Amino acid sequence: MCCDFNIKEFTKQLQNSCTKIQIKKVEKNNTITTYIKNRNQIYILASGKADLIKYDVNGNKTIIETLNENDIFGEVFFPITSNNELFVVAKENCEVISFTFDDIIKKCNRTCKFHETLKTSLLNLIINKIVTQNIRIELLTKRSIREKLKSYFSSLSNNFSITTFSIPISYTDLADYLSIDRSAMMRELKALQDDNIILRKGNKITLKSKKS
Amino acid sequence: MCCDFNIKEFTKQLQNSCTKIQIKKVEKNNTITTYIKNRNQIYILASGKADLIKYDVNGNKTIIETLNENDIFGEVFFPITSNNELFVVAKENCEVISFTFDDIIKKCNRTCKFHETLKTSLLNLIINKIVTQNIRIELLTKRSIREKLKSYFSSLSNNFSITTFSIPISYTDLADYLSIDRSAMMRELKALQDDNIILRKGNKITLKSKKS
DNA sequence: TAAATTCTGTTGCAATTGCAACAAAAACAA
DNA sequence: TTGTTTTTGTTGCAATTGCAACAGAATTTA
Repeated sequence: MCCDFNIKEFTKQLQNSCTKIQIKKVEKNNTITTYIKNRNQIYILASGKADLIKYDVNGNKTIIETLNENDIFGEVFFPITSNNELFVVAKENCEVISFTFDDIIKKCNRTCKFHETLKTSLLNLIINKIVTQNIRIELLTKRSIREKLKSYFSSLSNNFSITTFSIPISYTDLADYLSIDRSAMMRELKALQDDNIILRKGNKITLKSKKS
Repeated sequence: MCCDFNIKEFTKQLQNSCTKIQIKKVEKNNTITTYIKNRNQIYILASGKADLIKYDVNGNKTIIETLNENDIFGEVFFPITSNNELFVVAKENCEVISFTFDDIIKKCNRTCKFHETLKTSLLNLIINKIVTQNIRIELLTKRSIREKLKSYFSSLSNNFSITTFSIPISYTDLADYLSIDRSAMMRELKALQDDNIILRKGNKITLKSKKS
């Protein structure tokens, strides 16, 4: 997928020249937004990292998505109900641009080039999101911790073309991402090493080649 | 999300008037397409039902997605590797329109209104896809069969506003969709009934109101 | 630099889940 | 209608997984 859209450059040029597209800076640990029904706001993370967090009726917290630069998020992507509240919280200082879905489909005025750029880029950004989601779904549908880990490692290794790599997130977060118990995951990591399938040093993993 | 795009009407008008957009009919049990790297083909199901199926290196089959009318699919949404092969198979007679991502971004010719319609509708269709995926991810991240079932029922009941409803797919397919063992699921369904949380008759479920 | 917090690593135990296997019911096809 | 295939329902058993609890390492904050 080719995408020559540079969100940082776009943001810099934009500043306040289009009233329909907002830019805001949010400091670490602050809330970027709360999802509100029918507002149809769309956000793009121009810089920083953030988490989309849910609290269910019992107050349990889940990280629904981890968001990085270029990631798109917002209410339009979620069925919002009264049973859950969705928040996006900055994990680092963030720069965020936002607009409503309806505004961006329409033209702002004849000279506003930002709308057109955004509309075309939006397709690319959204498609990337779907790809990311499909990878996650594939991992989640694996029936055992071992299979989940093997799939995850496989995707990190660009499907086995690289044999040694670092895990880009903490093991605590990885367990959340794969939706498994952390201690059970650590146990399985050791089992994978005992079975000579991987070699692990801290967050560095080496895949052992199989003789089939 | 409002979307006044009528895919059936669009398909009827289109016929063969735009060479960049193809229509084809596929009979039940036949393959609609095989995913091929770098082809970037996009498909929309105008009518019928289909499954996106994967065979892994060991020959195990998984249903990745179930596709219905208005659903969009194609290579752009998947990281295609040599480790797996993806097929879309018609479960009923289907009508499918297809085009490449690049073709649709560009204009075909000055009088071709289909490109513009499609480009705008595409955003809506894709956003709907993301919503569907997010629902699936939410279900899959639930840690127990009971929680998965409760979430699934909750989404079917429009978040508890309806208390009795039918399950639109077979229990066999539901187990696949939730990525759990079917017999374990049946066992848990009985447990939910024993605990007076649901009442089940065939594929009809009634949610019992909780006194909290 | 010290204190506090988060992350990693480990284990026993109990609960959940998957697997295998089978029979009955239902749906589909010839 | 009859035979075939798919789906539903059930159970015992074994394996996997989650939970709780803790200690040490690493990182962050004051």
